[in-house]
Amino acid sequence: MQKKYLTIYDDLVKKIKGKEIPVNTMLPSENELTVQYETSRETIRKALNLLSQNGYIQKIRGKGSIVIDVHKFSFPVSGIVSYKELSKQLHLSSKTIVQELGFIKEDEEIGKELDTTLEHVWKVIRTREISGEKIILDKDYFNNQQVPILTKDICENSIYEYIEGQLGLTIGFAQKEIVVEEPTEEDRRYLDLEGFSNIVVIKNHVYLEDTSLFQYTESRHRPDKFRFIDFARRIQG
Amino acid sequence: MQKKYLTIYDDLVKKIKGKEIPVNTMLPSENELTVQYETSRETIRKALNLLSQNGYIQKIRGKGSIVIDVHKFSFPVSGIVSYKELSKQLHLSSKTIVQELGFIKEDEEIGKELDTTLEHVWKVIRTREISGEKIILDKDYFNNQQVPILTKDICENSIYEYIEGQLGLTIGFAQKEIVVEEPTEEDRRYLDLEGFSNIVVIKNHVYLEDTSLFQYTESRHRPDKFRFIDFARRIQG
DNA sequence: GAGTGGTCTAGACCACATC
DNA sequence: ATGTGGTCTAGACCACTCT
Repeated sequence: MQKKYLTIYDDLVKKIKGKEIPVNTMLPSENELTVQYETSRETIRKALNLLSQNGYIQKIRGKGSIVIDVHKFSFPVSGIVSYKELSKQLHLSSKTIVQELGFIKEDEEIGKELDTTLEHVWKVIRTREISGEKIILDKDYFNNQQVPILTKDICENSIYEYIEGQLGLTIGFAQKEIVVEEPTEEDRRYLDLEGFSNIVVIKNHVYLEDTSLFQYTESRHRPDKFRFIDFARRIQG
Repeated sequence: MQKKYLTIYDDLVKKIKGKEIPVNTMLPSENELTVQYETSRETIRKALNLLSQNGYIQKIRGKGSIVIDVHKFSFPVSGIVSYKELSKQLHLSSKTIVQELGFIKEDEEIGKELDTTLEHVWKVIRTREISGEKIILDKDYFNNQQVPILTKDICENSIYEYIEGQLGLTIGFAQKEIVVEEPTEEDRRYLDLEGFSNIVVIKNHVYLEDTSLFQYTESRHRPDKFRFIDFARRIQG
């Protein structure tokens, strides 16, 4: 049995995306929805809060909930966190080339950040090619206790689906940092940098549900193809 | 009377920041907190969900809520939306210089995006100087129906505090976009760009509670001083 | 005054972790 | 078996908007 508030959320998203409930119109009131879905008001409110957090509606006290259209903008690298979402976005018409796959050498700093008790840390370097140009350099580091096996084949498809699907690991939270750096020798070797003198770096720390650091990722983008969109709600109260 | 779940949230944040509840320790259980704060469990859960969303704790089913330390990293330009937060961050040891203040000319595109029925749209250009260098160029556009008066003095201090405090407007949500562009003539005139050939642009659309677009802001940063941090939780379920 | 969303309660059952 | 967080209920009162 699916969670009730999620089925209601999914149903409303479907109706909004299918224009059954058009942008700039009001949703039925919370009391009306409790009747339609035969549930309690708090459950309806959980569904509506999800819609609000994800940018589908704006709730207005005393009036109702209005459908907004922030979603008409695409979300290339948004405030994600599901691996499935991430992989969907990264694989939009892009070709992946595995450049390196193995364990890190002992002198690399990242080994200290990931769990210190382990002997080996996976290191994967991949380039993303979009319409014939190598635009993105992805460097992934995994704890090999949680990810025992990693093949070139897995890396060419989706590491994320493998981790969530095959390994069944659950992500707790992630912290992302965006900075601009000068290209390294490695960037110049693996990317079609042309004349660009800067590179946009997205550093991502991924933690498991038990709060242990599980993965560190650097996604290095050519600046002309980089775009980040973020949707934020006002602080509660 | 302050909302109960907010006072509980504030109290727990204070205790976490004051190390009274140290990082990597468990919070009291939800049932215990209902006794401590003399309230219902759902109210406690609202407070804990806020803590979780803001990166203070990680909830683990069957075990409890653990205090995490994502907040040890500073949040220079995070996924905020309160004007007070924004202004606090922007004014950290920075000097503000108002370069231009007036109404836009008719040919500027932004006039179409903001409400079309109005005759005038405020345009403010300011530079932020940090340790003697002009690093950030802020271009703000306001609807003059909601912001009738704007002086150089207000702009030099905090426009945001003026809007929330004096005008009493309530922000609904915001959409932020980050891209990298080549510097314009304006950038070169107002900023200490030295040799940099790229500029990081944060485009911000701010909407009021009634979903009308109220402000558009471009914050143009020299790439070497730019840093963006984002904290994200996993999708519910 | 009627209708809306925001907060709060007291209780219930469930899934999961631990011992 | 006990304790934890996750979901759900049925009802209450409040602040706000609109007519």
